[in-house]
Amino acid sequence: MKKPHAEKDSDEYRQRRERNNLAVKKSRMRSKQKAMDTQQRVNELKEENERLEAKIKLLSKELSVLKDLFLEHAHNLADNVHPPAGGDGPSPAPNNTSTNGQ
Amino acid sequence: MKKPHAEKDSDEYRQRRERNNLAVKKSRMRSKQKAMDTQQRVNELKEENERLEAKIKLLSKELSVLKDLFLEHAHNLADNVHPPAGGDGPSPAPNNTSTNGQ
DNA sequence: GGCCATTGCGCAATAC
DNA sequence: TGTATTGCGCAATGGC
Repeated sequence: MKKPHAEKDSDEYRQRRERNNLAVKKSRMRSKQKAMDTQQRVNELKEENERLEAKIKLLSKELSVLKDLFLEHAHNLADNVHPPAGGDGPSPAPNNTSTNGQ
Repeated sequence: MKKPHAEKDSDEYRQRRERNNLAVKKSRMRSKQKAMDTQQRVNELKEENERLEAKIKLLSKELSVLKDLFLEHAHNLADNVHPPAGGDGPSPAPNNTSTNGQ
């Protein structure tokens, strides 16, 4: 069995309704705000992501350049090639150790 | 001037209300679903981000190791140190070019 | 027991 | 003219 709480036209009823209406508005505003924040977060993360991807690309490139230099040098040593300081001829290295790309 | 559309108790009115109620439900379900998707997207992006950060850390480390090797070698050349193949003495390089940490 | 918060639901206005 | 979206109020329920 229920207690109708209060008559529909009672002062107390109206006050309760009024307060609840406010609470509802407040709650829904928060909810909406949260949704927007989440969307915003997605955008931020996407940007951050692109930034990181770019950095990785850059680092990978640098790394592959250095590795190639190393390989070339190693081959020179193996072939006992010692270009004197100042030498500039592009060493005809017949190497072909595939450029690591991972 | 407005056309009251239909009497509150007309059949047509009820049908319109009914259909609108359905539309409302549908719309709100979509909206809720979208919110959940967005939240999910945030989680995915966060994971992706961590993955990328880790990769950057790794690449950076590799890069700094290679760079250090290069610098050491460059100094050996400058000091005219040519450890013959098989030589093992750790060259007493007085170098100190700070390890690039960008 | 009381109070605010959250949620499902229907109504009406209005955007599309 | 019909559906979609949105603000709003009501009532039930959750949670402290």
